Amino acid sequence: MAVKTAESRLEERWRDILSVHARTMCEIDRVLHPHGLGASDFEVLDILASEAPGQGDQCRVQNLAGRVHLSQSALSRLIGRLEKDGLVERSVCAEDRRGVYVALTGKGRDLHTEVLPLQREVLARLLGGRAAAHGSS
Amino acid sequence: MAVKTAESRLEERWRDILSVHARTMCEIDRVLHPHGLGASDFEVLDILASEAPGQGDQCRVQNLAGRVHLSQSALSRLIGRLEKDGLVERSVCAEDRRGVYVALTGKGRDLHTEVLPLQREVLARLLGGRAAAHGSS
DNA sequence: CCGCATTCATTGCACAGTCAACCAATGGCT
DNA sequence: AGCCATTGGTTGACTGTGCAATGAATGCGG
Repeated sequence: MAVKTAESRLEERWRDILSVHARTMCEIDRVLHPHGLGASDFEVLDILASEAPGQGDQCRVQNLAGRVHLSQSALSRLIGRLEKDGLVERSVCAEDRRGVYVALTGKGRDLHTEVLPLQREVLARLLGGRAAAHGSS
Repeated sequence: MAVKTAESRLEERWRDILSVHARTMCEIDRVLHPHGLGASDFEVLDILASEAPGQGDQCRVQNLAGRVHLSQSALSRLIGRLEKDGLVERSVCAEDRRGVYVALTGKGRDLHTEVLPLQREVLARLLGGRAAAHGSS
């Protein structure tokens, strides 16, 4: 029966992850949406903002791809949208001319500063006390 | 500094959830794909299979909607696909004629039995020992 | 009994994401 | 130097999902 319990525990844990992930993701999306952002958009903005506090916060696309759980194509389109909204700027990398640097604009930085507390609040509210709710609901 | 730590811990925990979720989800998808299923498909099949071991494993759509983290529309389409593949069957609920019962077919049950160990194996492999991998890689 | 608000499920539309194909640039090899 | 395999990023076609609107059935209130 110990084996059975372990198996059940695993499944239970998976369901829990699924649940927490869905709830939190959805809530972040909901909070960020009025500002024209989705959860993935914020994640990229956040990485860009924290990666290089200075003005040279240039980051190669492949570097980003490693940090967010998105395919290169999704990331490319996402950056395209962000660029269209004037939040980031693309520039060719001089060293590797097939590489592309992505940098936050002032507007992008402002928006990030504005929405960061909102995201943090959601995290605190939904992930706050408990490490892994394993019982009901 | 305690405050700062708590905030960092929250964010770290969130990133961890994101990471584990993405990895596991992706792996389940990859393992199930050869059998023509996605992770969501399996989840519905799994609920249907475990919900009523007898032959009357009928389950209303709204009942399913509460257990999987999908919108009603997504669920409806998903059931549509499953039905098209002959894995489940829809039947109108006699009591509430606006409700729909969903039931596993023999084929659906067989497939579930076939792929269940695969999903379990992934869970064991990726969620296996550690509650929350917090270090490298 | 008839209308009206509510609930269950499905469908139209838009959007984000993946996979595969593609172009551009680089680096090694002959 | 010229060629070929490899890497970096973008684009096309397709799939899956959510929101909002719709159709159908129920139940309540006049």
